[in-house]
Amino acid sequence: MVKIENTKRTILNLAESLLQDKGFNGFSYAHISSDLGVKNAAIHYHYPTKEILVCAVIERYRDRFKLWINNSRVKDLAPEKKLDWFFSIYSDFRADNGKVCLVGSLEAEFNSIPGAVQEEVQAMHKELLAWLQGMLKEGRDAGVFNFSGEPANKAALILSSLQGALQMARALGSKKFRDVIEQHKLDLLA
Amino acid sequence: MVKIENTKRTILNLAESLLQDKGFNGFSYAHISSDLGVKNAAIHYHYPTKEILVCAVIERYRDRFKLWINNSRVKDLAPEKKLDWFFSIYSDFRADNGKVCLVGSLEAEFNSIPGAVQEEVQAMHKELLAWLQGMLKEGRDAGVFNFSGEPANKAALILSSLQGALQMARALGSKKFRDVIEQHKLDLLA
DNA sequence: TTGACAACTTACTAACTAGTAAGTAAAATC
DNA sequence: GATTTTACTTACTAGTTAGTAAGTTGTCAA
Repeated sequence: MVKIENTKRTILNLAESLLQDKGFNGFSYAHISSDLGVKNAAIHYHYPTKEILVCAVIERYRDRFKLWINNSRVKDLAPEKKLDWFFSIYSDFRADNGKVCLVGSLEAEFNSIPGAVQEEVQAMHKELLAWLQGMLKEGRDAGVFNFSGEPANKAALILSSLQGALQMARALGSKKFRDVIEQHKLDLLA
Repeated sequence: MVKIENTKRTILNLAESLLQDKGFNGFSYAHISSDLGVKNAAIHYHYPTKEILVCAVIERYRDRFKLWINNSRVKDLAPEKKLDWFFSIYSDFRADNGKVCLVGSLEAEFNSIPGAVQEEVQAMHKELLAWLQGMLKEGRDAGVFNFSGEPANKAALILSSLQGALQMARALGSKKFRDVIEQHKLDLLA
């Protein structure tokens, strides 16, 4: 049966999209099932609880990110190009119906989501931060990036800003998002 | 009757607190009424709909912010101290049970909140940004702050980062938030 | 003293929520 | 060819949601 895997994957796609669009408390099994054209019990068959479903979404995203950063198409890039690649992830979210990042969406509602989801979000955020930190250090060592202080702190600043900028763009428009990206480049490459 | 105004104010306080804690879709009239020790219909008496209630919360916050920035205790501060004052707003949120800012909370759920609330959020975000931009320009003109590009863009970067950093701190702890503040100062005062 | 009004409570509704139990049809396995 | 398993559907539950209508009580003004 090919349809099984298609259905499971489509459920994850829809859940991911809804999370980035409406947030954890803003979407329901009914949204997914009507979009998919099945009954809500079918979603529960594949993912018994919302906690399990959202954890699966984040786990898939984490796997995807690990694959990306270990792929030579990203790994062998110059630091400057790595930065552009990372920014493009967020630009693509913005271009895709003004989505925000998973981490931002779930952390904004952190105190009203299940514990297992909180743990996944924590792990995901750490991984994003670790890669960004390594990239910034690599770039500064190579003389491409210019910033003071710890790469870890600069990474936290940039990541928090991208997260916030996607949210900001919802109220103030895409130009504000692009302005933030430009300012980061200006700060980093000065 | 003093109690009227007390009740109305307490409802706004609780709604504001719940918004910053659990988000728009994460709190209900039942939360407020049980905290206040009244029935949910009493909340509807003062604020007929959730849309009206949350708009009132934001309007009050906007008034408060306007009062602050026009008060000599803030207005007459040196740019460096104004920056510290602004950062302290966010540090205080973090210290208060890990709250996030209203703007961040509502923009993360932007596509699942009422239209009138969206408009209030937009107006509020513009006002925060405008003040921050003016302060940054003032500081650079006075030779205190150092940054390239437009003050508007640097303001967008800093504001988005503070918004994101409060969210980040929920998953990764308060130290990360402090690290971001430190990095902003390092970037700005270098 | 009466009447109006403010600030509620009681009691409800209709819609939606996550989640379940039991049944079904088709495909895969033995 | 019989049996098991997969991927569902039908039909439901218990809880929660925002919101309402009608009644109650205390305060105040005429």
